[in-house]
Amino acid sequence: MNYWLVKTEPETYSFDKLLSDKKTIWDGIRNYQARNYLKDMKKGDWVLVYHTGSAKEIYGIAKVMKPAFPDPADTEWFAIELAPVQKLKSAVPLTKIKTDTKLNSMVLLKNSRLSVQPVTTSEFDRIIELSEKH
DNA sequence: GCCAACGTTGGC
DNA sequence: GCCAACGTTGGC
Repeated sequence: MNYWLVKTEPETYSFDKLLSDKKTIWDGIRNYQARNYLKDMKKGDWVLVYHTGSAKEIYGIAKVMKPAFPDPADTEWFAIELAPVQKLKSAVPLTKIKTDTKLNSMVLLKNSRLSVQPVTTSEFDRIIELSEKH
């Protein structure tokens, strides 16, 4: 089981929208590095959902329902199907991630433009730990 | 709204 | 194959 992080602009597609939709096709990825990570996703992998823009926080957890398949809009690229697992009890803001010694080597900070990225088990566990505090 | 940090495109 | 110009992302 692997862990990932995907970014979304909440004004465009938020985690709350995913909760109400029950599942969604995560498509439109047009970056080769991101595409390669998409193709590595397996059914059942967990995916942190990060809100960009004014939010800048990890907001919820989703899981991979269908591994990579050709993006219907452009079959050169790939898409996956995601379903919500749960909204984090409290979102973990970027500012917290930057200052947390267990999180400050996350790809999120090192490669801020990458929209699909791997997360280590210890990073994932730490995010969950922080989200349970108030 | 600005711009740094990328990624892509296309002329050479 | 190099790299200047351009486009995009996303934090500030």
